[in-house]
Amino acid sequence: MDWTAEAIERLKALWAEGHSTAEIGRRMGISKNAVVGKAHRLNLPARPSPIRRDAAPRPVPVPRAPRPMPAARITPPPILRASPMVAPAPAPVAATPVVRAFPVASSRPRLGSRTCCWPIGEPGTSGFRFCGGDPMAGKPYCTEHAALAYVKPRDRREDAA
DNA sequence: CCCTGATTCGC
DNA sequence: GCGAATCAGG
Repeated sequence: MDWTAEAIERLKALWAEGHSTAEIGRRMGISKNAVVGKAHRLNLPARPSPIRRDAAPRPVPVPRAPRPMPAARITPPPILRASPMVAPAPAPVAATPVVRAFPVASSRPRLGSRTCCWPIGEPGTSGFRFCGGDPMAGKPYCTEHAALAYVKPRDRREDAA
């Protein structure tokens, strides 16, 4: 780029009009880098930069804010009414002896949505979801998860101490 | 992946 | 001095 006085004037004018560097570049047939480089060298008033290369260089920006966690943990995995204190493998949370079937009120599978409501992953984390598989007739869970959810009292008696 | 502007650095 | 490359945030 031949930075003639005219070219510089034009740059200043466009810059003053508030065009983006890329736009100025387009209008002048040069790259935005040329524009921003020249503008910088001319000490034209800097635009609000999207980035921050200095100021507040916080090495540990978030020293672990104790996160407030939604009042109640989600979804204690389900327990059959007739099986006192047998918690299914994943995420045993509430130890209430008798838990009504699915406390899963709040998320994706809406109440009528006929998909398996078995929770997968850690509640509150991005990966958290529900199984979503085909539920067994009359059950909120698919066959695999129903097997985990409903523990037969007989079986329990045998392997429970 | 698109945009933004700033800085770096070989030319 | 120049500007592509690179960075870094939205």
